[in-house]
Amino acid sequence: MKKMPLSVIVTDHHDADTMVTAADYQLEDQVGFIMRCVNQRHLSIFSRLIPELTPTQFSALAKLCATGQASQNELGRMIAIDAATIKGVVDRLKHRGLISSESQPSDLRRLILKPTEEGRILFHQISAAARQVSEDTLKPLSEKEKHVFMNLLDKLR
Amino acid sequence: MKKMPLSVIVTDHHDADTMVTAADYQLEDQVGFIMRCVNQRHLSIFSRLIPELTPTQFSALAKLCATGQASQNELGRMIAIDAATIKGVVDRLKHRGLISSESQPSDLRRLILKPTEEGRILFHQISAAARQVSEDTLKPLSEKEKHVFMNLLDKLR
DNA sequence: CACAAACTGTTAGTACACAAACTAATTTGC
DNA sequence: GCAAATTAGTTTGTGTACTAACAGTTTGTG
Repeated sequence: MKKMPLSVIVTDHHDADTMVTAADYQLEDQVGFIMRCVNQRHLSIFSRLIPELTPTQFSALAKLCATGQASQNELGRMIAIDAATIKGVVDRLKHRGLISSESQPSDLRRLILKPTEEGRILFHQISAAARQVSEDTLKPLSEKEKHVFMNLLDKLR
Repeated sequence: MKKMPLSVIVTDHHDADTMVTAADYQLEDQVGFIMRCVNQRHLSIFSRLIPELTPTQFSALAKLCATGQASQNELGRMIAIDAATIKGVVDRLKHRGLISSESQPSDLRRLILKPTEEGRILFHQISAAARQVSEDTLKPLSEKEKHVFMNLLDKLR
């Protein structure tokens, strides 16, 4: 496995000194790839501790419980979810009776969303587990490392 | 907005000293939420610099170029992609003529995948841009911070 | 050797996630 | 005052991503 990969034959770099072949591209060292793996682990922790909702559904419900109400697109904007995507999320939460929607008389385009009593109760039952999800995800790090990591991660937002 | 949220009325914690209400749950401080946002930014950078392929497709092609060949499930395992998911990815790459597949006579269950010449050429054309994607994603960090971040991120895998 | 266990690939079902195109309602700019 | 631009929500299409269930193939063990 140490020999030059076949792929080198089709490289278009001809200056031997500056030549960079695809062999130098190590997939498992790339941010995007590792982030995908870390996210996989996070999702697995989430669904184990909170089987009732997906992370996206929980985000929507949590934000709606925090703000009291919001229009559909507004909610999507607050939790960084596309207008086309938030529709499905809202539909599923509505279908399960966790949120309600009614059109706003002063602006007929808008759907005002509110958590139902059932939605608020579920959110409160789950919120402790949600904190645990974050804690478990960061478990491999020391307290100091967690702080550093969250700080750097936030800069990449 | 400073008053106690309505949601407090349904909390099930009764000890005032240790009482933790849902108000303490700040969605935007959670690892999972920030990671989703960082990933959004990363995907946007990726699709701008590499419109030809999705990150997943590129991962598959890159790994196949690096190893020369692999069975379908094997490839999925190498890049942390589910057997059900890798099928679609492989189908799309095959449909575009970037990889080929043939069944392995010694084990009729297996499909041996190989990059086509076209696939190898595309990978080489793209690999520089792929390095740039990682660089751009980490741009908000200093060289030292990048190193620290990648190190911590790797621990969370 | 027989047969259970394990593995490979496939399918169906659910749920994001985003682009693009569209309708309807509202706001703006002249 | 009214056309143009903007906004809210919807629909369609593509592409992950995972679970569960399934059929064929291979293998390990009794």
